[in-house]
Amino acid sequence: MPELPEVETVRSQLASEIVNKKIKDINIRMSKLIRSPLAQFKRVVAGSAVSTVERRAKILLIGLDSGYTILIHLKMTGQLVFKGKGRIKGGGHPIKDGTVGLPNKYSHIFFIFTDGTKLFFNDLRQFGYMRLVKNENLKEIFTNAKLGPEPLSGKFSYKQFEELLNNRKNSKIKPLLMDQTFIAGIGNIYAIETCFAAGVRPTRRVGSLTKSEKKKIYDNLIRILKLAVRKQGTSAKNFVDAYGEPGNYVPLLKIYGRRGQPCRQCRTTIKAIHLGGRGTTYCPKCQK
DNA sequence: TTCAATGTTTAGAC
DNA sequence: GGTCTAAACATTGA
Repeated sequence: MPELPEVETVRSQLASEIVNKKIKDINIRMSKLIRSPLAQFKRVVAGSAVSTVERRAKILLIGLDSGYTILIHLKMTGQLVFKGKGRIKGGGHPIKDGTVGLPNKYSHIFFIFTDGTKLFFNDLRQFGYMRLVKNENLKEIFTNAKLGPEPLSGKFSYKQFEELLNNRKNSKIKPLLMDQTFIAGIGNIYAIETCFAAGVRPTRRVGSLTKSEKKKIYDNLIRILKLAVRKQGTSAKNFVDAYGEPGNYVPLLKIYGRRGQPCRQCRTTIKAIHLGGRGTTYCPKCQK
């Protein structure tokens, strides 16, 4: 899926397009992706207007003027694509030709606004979901999810990071970075890139990290996430975003997906391992 | 052709 | 509860 920078990109693009638009109708072609009572979902959503578009972790929050919020998770392959009058905007996961001919075979749900514009929810692997929550219950939902701090909130200090690390000394650093209850929003790509930038092997136990290494992990994590947001996210493989262009962070990837290729820093062949069930690449020379 | 891979999360095992 | 595995699913590349 889109990780934090990709979801944040979708959020800001959508915010500029759909806030204050009224939803005339909603077309649900695959109801299993709606994780709320279907009748209620349709009844509340149709006729509501969008008041906010926000994000928590990798979850998009579309606030409605009816006192409800739609939670949307894109998981591995979800997309949200806005189709305005003549222009397409939005984003999410790369699907070849995903923006050609909407709705397409992956457009499982879509919203139709009163001005005739549309918002498509496409998902090749069908892992994503939408859920309708009363605003007064939102807090409880997030409390139960035990989501960690937002790394780009501005309140997430090195001191806090170090304290969190001290509670998980036995964890391997890379799977820990991806643990949403530890820090919210980091996925496979940015965890891998952060470890490389910090010069730390993904398999290192937190307890073995020096203070200098912890600081490098923190600094690079924040730096990379901010840069990726500015570049409107990463799209591996043959991604086309909703504008039909590849994600701008792709050329900046240093190690993700480069198994067997020479390290950009030292030319050593990049290794690949399985860690926590996820493909993980690292440079055996640059990362200690 | 077959197998392993893919940006995520969760339930269930120990 | 920390930590690990497998599963939800469709497609692609080796």
